[in-house]
Amino acid sequence: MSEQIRIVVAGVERQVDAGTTAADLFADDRDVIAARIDAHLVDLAHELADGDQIEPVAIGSDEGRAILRHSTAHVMAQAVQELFPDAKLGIGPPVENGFYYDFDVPEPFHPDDVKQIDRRMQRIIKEGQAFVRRPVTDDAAAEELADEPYKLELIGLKGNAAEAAEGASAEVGGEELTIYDNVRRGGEVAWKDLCRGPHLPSTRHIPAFKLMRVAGAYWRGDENNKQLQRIYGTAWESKDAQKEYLDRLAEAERRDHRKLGAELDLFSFPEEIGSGLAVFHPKGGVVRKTMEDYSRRRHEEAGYEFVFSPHITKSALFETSGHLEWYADGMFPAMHLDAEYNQDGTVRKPGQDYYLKPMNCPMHNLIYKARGRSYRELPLRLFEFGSVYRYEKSGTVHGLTRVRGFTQDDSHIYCTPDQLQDELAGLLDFVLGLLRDYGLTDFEAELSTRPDKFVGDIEDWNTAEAALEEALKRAEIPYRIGHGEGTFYAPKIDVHVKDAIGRSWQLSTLQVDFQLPVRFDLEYQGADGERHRPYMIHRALFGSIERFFGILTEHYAGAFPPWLAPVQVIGIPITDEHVPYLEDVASRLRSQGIRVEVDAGDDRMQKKIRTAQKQKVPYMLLAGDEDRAKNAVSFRYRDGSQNNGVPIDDAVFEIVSAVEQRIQV
RNA sequence: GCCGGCGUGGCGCAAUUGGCAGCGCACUCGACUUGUAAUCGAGCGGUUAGGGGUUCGAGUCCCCUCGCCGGCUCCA
Repeated sequence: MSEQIRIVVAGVERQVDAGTTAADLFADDRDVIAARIDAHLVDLAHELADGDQIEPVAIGSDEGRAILRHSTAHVMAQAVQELFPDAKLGIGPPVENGFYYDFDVPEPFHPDDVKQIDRRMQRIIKEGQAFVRRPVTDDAAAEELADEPYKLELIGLKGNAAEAAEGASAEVGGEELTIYDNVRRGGEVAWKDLCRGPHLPSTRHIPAFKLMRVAGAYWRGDENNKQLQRIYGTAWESKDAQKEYLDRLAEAERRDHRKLGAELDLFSFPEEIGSGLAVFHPKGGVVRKTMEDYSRRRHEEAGYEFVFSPHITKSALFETSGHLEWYADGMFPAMHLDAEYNQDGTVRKPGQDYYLKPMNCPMHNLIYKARGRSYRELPLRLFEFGSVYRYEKSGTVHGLTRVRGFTQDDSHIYCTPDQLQDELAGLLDFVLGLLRDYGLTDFEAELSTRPDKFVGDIEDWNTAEAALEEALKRAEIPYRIGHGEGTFYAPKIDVHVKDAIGRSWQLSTLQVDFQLPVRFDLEYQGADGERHRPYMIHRALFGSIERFFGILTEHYAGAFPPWLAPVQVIGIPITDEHVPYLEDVASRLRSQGIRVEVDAGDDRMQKKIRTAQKQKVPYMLLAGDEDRAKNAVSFRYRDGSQNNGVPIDDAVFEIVSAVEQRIQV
């Protein structure tokens, strides 16, 4: 009789033969591809020990998917090295929705190479190669991997995997070094890689994968290092799950604001103007103006005072603020004006440097400083739609979400230390309320606290961080704390918003700044007659109007709620004869402030409906003889549903109230 | 900024090994007058992103610039 061990399987105590593997336990469930023993994930081939607590890991679970994706990355790397023997391995971790592997290759991959790699992967998967774990000593690993310089570097960094590179823990993160051999049916080792594991039992267990794209990526994420070639892929527990993911990507593409911007004639980026500089067309202009008007109204109600400042300033202002010291790289270069030179080239008059402003706060500080301030005036809330210019690196501009010229809904609030707490809480409340009015309702906040390298008084930091956290508690939204993630001069709250298809966007920011009030020597006179330094809160709600516009466009997939829609109502006559009737309806709507058009063109009615549908107009009002006889119109909504023979009064009421209440239809 | 892929009427695309730049939509004009997603006909529109080169001949091959796309790095 063989020796027995006691183990707990999924909470049930069992007695099994020594030498039993996890695979033996879960043999009848093909979904199980690994096991968890205590907190550790192990291969199914792992031999169990007395006292182990074992849980199965299903391929469709988060952990299972990560294992699947990591194993698929190995298969890809094997395919690459078979096809490109000179390729050296970087790292190949699982990531959200997929995996990647980095390679150092003499020639970068061409998209066509990817197809070839894909085919080779199919072959490896069909072969059913087993992933076999093999512990090695550092020295043995170094010898085996002598041809893999990047792996050697990682071995040298073992134990500091986190510092080695994001993703590197997948290679060397374990307590001991291990190599995984890919073993063919006949026992021949087809390929091997330094890896912590665990892995699928065999390549056969990869149900669905797809290589997505190739890209350059710096070794260990440092732009001073060599750039490797990264191939991204995705892998899923089933063909259906993969299809669902690919459909999701297609849906995101369909909503892409850059595409919708052209289709709906909202905005464009004329080459003649320059990269990252947008123009808003009339349709986009209406949407933007409506967004801004509503924001202005709400700011007025909330006690903000409106200010205006120029787009350009002498350099001294940004020397005072410190921006030239810290962020000169991100600013458009100086315009050197008014210099005069003698014939021999020597300077007669030195001139001045002017800069486009990358931020509004210095200007607002000058407004604050324009005269002495009393504590009675505080909190002083200055608001401006301020246009700023930042020289974003050429590779980073992206549609409306990352541009070089944009307008911030920027506000700076000056308050006494006593007022800080209430001001922050009220502010957060205001911000979230306004975002909800634009149709965004799913929030998560992040509180970023003092970094290692900071300026100012530690007491101030503590006060501000506590006040920010208290504001979050009062707002009752979920938040997490980013320890040490604040900027060097201020702790902050960032509000992240989830859009209609679940993507998270960082929008609003609240910062408590102790640095600028000092740099600008801001003061107010207190009730005690003494001079005091105010706190300063930076706050942007949309962040950038352009970016917010892009996000809203994607959130609504271009089908803006009626209050924001560029054209809210379009009249479609059954025949030409009904145009005057619809014009009358239209002027009634127009008198109520509704943006309405009548399509009097010589297209057929069906064509006009198609056109309006593609333009995502919320309300189509059709009218023919039947409607006219009843003093009515017929609705067609964006979803294709209809409501026929509605009396004009009722129709006007329906539309006007939807706009007033800012509801989506 | 870095790596790779691209750039053909307003938009979406086609053009064999280098050999007459085409199609659909949009737009204009005309005919038609129809009850819920494309009526028919005619017409206008391109120095193939810009510049240079190779060639008898370049949308196609080479170089530079600009721009776009996907990543990386960055994002006060």
